[in-house]
Amino acid sequence: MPRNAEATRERILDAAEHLFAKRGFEGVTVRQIMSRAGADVALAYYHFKSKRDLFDAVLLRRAQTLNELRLKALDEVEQRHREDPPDVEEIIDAFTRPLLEELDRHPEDWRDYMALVAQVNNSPEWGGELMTRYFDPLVKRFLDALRRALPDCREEDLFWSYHFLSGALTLTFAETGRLDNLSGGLCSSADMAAANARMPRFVAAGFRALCAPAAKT
Amino acid sequence: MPRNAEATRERILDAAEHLFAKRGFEGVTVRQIMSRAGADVALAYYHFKSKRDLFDAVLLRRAQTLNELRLKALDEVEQRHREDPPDVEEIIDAFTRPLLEELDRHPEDWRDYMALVAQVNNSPEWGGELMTRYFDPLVKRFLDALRRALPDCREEDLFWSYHFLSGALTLTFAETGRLDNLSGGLCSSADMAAANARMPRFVAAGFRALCAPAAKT
DNA sequence: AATAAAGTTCAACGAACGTTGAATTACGGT
DNA sequence: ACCGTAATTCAACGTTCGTTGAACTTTATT
Repeated sequence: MPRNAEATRERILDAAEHLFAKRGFEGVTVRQIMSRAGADVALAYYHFKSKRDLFDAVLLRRAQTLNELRLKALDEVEQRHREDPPDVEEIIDAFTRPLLEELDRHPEDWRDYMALVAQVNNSPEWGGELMTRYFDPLVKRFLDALRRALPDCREEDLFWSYHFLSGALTLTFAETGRLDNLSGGLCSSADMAAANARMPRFVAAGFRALCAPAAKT
Repeated sequence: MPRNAEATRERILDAAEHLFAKRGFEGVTVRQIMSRAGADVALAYYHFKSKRDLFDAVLLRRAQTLNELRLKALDEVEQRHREDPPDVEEIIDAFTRPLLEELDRHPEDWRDYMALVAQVNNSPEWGGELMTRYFDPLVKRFLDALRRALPDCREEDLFWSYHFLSGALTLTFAETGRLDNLSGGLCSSADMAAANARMPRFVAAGFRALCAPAAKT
């Protein structure tokens, strides 16, 4: 029944995204994915060549959308500051807010994907290669902007600051519930509005402390 | 040959630690672990009851050592400030330095374990439960100290600040090589001395910006 | 030297794994 | 109405998975 084709592909990607996010690449079987997608096992290999290629397709599908959102936010910040150097916190905000707001407004669409990114970013095996492939061009644009906002910054400090930002951001995506346990229910790992309200200020302060140590302001 | 017993247990734990850290719980087979340990497959089930129990044993083995190191560092900070409130950066330093210094000095002993913690912390499935089990008592001691250093801090801000710290720290443990790619070789994910020199200042600035917004100093 | 227990080896179980080739169904172009 | 092709189903392949029971070997105790 070639009726659906594209719809089937999407259903497979949705199911794979959900399961990969929860249990990782090796923790999920193709049969589980196709059972959740309501399709025959062989269809996974017809639409995607292999389990690994399906995994890559899941990662790729939403990456571009996210990068476009963040690039647009950065452009707006840079337009607002045509001549004067933009504020560090505004740049960080453009990096994190599109993700956290999208996640806050459409959790059912984005929660699984974000959690998957969190796992990939912290995987010794795949973190280096996959994050580089899908997000590095965008990250380099943000680093350029941050260099202008922090002109006296040493390069190593800038990269390490971004590294800390990346860790804080992706752990937020994981939504493990640990914050709920630790705070006795006062805070929730899934509360993206709360994260959004705090992350830029926290991270921007870190950048300033590390990247503008002696000179300036 | 019951000659070894305890030595065999350790060899199994070492092999499991290495493989779990690289490929996660489901990405590793018991046969691979025992092959690396140079022992029969059945021995895994004799010394540990199941694959899952072996995984827990790997996590547990080094957790207490780490927690003792960090608790000692915190005690020293608190002894140094008997009456006056201790500095935020000193407390953060006591939280991160023991780990990063141990990793810097004995990488072969700790690298795999730390990378495993990074993966667990970012696992939606296990992160909440396992990190709570192995590290929460220690974390609560540090939060108490931070409360004294930041008396006007709102509780939610304190918990979220710790969350950001946790993400930054564990991504550092993952050593994915992404920082190497991003910086064109200028920085290395494995350079724990570099991370150690920057993390406390970055994180302490974040805590201060988020937890002491209007009042004080 | 005999015995019990601890440690280790061997062989195998059923189940589930990723993947594939061939058959079957439904649709678009003519 | 027909046909080529895209989409889907079916059944199965060889392999490997986690796990186990029974046999064998070494050590500690007497």
